[in-house]
Amino acid sequence: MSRASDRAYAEIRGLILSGDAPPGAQLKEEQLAEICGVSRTPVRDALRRLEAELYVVRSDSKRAFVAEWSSEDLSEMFTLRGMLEGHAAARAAWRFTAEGMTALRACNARIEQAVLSDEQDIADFLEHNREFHRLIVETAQSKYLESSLAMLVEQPIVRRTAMHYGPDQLVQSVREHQELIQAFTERDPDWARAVMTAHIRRAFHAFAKTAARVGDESPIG
Amino acid sequence: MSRASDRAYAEIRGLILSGDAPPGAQLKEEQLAEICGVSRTPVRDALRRLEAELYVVRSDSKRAFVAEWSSEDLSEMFTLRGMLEGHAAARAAWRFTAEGMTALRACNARIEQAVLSDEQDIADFLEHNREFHRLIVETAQSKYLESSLAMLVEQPIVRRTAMHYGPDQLVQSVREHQELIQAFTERDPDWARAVMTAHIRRAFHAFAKTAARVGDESPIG
DNA sequence: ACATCTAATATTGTACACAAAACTTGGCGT
DNA sequence: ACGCCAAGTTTTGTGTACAATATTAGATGT
Repeated sequence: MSRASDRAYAEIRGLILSGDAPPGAQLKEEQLAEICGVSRTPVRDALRRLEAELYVVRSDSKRAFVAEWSSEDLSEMFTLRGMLEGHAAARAAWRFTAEGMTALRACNARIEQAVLSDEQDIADFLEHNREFHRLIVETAQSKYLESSLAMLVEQPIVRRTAMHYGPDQLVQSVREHQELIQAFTERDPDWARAVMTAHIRRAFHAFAKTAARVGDESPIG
Repeated sequence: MSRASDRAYAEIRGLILSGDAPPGAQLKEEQLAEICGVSRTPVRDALRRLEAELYVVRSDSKRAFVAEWSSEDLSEMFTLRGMLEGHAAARAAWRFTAEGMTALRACNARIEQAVLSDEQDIADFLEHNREFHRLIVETAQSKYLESSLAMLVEQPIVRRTAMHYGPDQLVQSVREHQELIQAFTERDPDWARAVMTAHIRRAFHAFAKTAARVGDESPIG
């Protein structure tokens, strides 16, 4: 998409992620157009993209709403992500080049740095964590996998999971990434799959626990 | 979508499935608009939908082309479908109601009828086979699963697979469906998953073999 | 008071015209 | 001859006006 459409996409996505447009809220094209400073046309494009990524759902007829998730939805989302990313890790085990491995190690080093710093730089953690997983999926070289995962990993809920991580959870993430790197080095697809699946399931339980503790965030995040 | 947008979608999809728009062909909005008898606006909507369903890919910048698949793509597509539909079957095992099971049995009876008739009614087989699988995914009650599978099962390649089926393959399909029904009746998720995964992998190998035999269809279908 | 139908309003869908960007072609210089 | 830049052409992106459809509110009858 070009400028206007991208702006609209980023803006609306921002509204959803920030909570300004809470789950269940109706998204009116005209209103969004005004907010984004563009016409309805690029807004419609943006809404379609967000719909494909499951940020937005459409009612019985064509009205757009911010998606809402039940706790079962969340559980299922993490299960699918575990399955698919596990598969990606298995495929990647035989496909990583020396350069790819170097990039992966560098990425995890950045994550470790963010985690070990006194400030616990969550934004930096998120950014490089995202890149770490992206590298693996990219190496798996499967466009279907890539498309399927795209709609699962970019959910607001995933971002908020890390927010709820305690320092120990962050450190554990780094350790699991290290084990993944080992599995890739040994070119062991089964090992890689198992570690990745466990990595994501741990993230799920960490989230489920903290969400329950926080309370009101359990149904939607 | 409303009428014009739906017409455009159906029309363009038809062009792709029929081969009138062969893999790699460029899809120009204006030209499609003329063919469909609508303006460019609904055509653009239709192209976005087809893009989400992987019928259409976009070049480095925004030009739309009919997707083409390598044999690795096909293999990977069937693997993912096996994984995801296996998961769907496992979930469905504990969720089927008596009514759902009745519908499933009726559906397979129709498939059997189509297969056993002298004419070997492929169109009827396809329609009810599709319905059979849809019933299971629906019963799995996971919108993510549903979305992910949507982009895999509606591919042209899947339709052509059945075209290449021999009579024995069709009968085998019915038998595997019957075993699935047994697994659901016993509420055995592991069994259901295994049978479904095998069912889809067999379909893959049947396709790979016939495609290789036909020859020119191997890269794309 | 309640349901139901109808008119008013709000929201989305479509067409068309123009703008921006990408691709192509032809000419120029080296 | 070859590569490169520029004008022309094609293709896609955006804005706007209008049409169609869905939702709401109000009136009317029972």
